[in-house]
Amino acid sequence: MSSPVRVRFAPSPTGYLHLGSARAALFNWLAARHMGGAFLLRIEDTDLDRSKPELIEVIYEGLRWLGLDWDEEPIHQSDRNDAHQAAVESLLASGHAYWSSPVAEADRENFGGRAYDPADRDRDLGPGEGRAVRFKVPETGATSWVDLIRGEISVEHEHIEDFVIRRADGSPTFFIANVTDDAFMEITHVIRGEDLINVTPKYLLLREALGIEGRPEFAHMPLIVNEQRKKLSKRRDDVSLMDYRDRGFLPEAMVNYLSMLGWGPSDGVEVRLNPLDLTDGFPPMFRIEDVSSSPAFFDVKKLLFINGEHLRALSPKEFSARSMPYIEAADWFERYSADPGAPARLAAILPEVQTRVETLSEVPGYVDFIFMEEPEIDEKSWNKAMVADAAGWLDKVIEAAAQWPWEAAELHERFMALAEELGANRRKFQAPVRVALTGRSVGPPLFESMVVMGRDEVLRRLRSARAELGG
RNA sequence: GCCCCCAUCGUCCAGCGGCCUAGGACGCCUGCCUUUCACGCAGGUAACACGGGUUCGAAUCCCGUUGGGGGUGCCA
Repeated sequence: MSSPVRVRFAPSPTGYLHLGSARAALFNWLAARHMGGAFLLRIEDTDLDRSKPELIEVIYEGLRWLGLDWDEEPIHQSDRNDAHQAAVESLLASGHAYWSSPVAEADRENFGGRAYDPADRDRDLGPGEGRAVRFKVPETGATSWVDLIRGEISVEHEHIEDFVIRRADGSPTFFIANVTDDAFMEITHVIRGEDLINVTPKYLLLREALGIEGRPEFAHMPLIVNEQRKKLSKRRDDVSLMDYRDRGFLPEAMVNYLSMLGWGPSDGVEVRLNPLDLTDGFPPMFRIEDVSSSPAFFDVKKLLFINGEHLRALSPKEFSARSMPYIEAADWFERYSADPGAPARLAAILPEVQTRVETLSEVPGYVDFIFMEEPEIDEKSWNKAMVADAAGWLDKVIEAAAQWPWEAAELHERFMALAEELGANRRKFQAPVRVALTGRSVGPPLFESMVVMGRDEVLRRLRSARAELGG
């Protein structure tokens, strides 16, 4: 018989949710849901300075944004101090740990470069100024385990130092807290980053010394790396999950993409509108054993593609709703909100921008000309569009447009007929009008834009541009 | 230095001894569509790091080399 599957995500509150942590959370969640187990949270807030409630809230916010729901009440490691201390005491009592005096930097060479004196093992020092408790690592033998992702991994004990389990200030270290809490939470699968592979032997040694029955399964996920193939770093890379939200990425696209770093759906269908769906999403096929063992490059280009796919799949209403926060952040939003007709105009043009953006933050830039008093003229576009014939063309368009029925298909037809009549190239003919109205050479379809702006405004801008050309 | 991990197109994922003249996706390039830009559609480009084994047969197994990464804290 096997015990019910229980996995955990154990972040420490650092003030933001790291992309790598987010992926660790996601893979734990997927594994739990795939196996029908529980996905638990443990906040590793032993570092007192960082255990502020608002910093912990940041973690919950990130998980909620992604849609990763957790089971049971999260455990706060800071509440578990008594248990950690008891574990240290028990190791001390059983002879598995000992008090160790610090070795000054200058003296380390006398102890094989170590920051401690192995002879302390037999000194039976007891508590004292500056003394920490270290675990007595066996001198011979090796510890090994069969990693779900990597197969057998083995480390000789002679290569493991006597690590600290209780600092001189009395606080327990990560090692002892981690082992004690995993046992307490009855964790069956430890799924974490590859950077923690080398602490696993210590974990196992501690667990055994504490007399905890059995051991969990381990799965060490490959790291997410940058272009230089290095672990994502706070300094050089965009590692804050929520920054991606601010940059206009959808959470479902984020989840979709993150799932494919180190893993791929067995049916080959990469774009999943509901990646977390228990029946249509990734959970049914997510086997932790299938996760790749080599590092994966975080490729924003592919993320953009995935995000674009998700954006285009949204209903117009949904796309509009999701765009609003970005519209509200635009510097012309004041003008927008002062205009009662603005929402309707935005709604009319939004479907045209939906196929043109890859992130929501690009939306305002596509529709700004409609809501600004004057379009922001891009000089390059202007120079390219305002060819020799431009002034004459604009005169004709201004004259004709005053009579045209104000509907996109009609405008299209009349406009092209006019181009034909003047013997102008279709592409070149629309350019001056586009630049006059929008300020740029690229943007939403011209005629739809004209309808949204209204005839008066269109004529006003055309005349203004025409005047600018002089002659 | 020492320990551990990794190694298929530029990138992500397939491949788990014969189905591989290596497949899909992103990117890039070309064409079609077209009022711009996109979307869409149709093509193209591009990889088993190297050397030894094992085997009738290896991208797939083993060993080594090289290269990359992670860890070496009284951080987690």
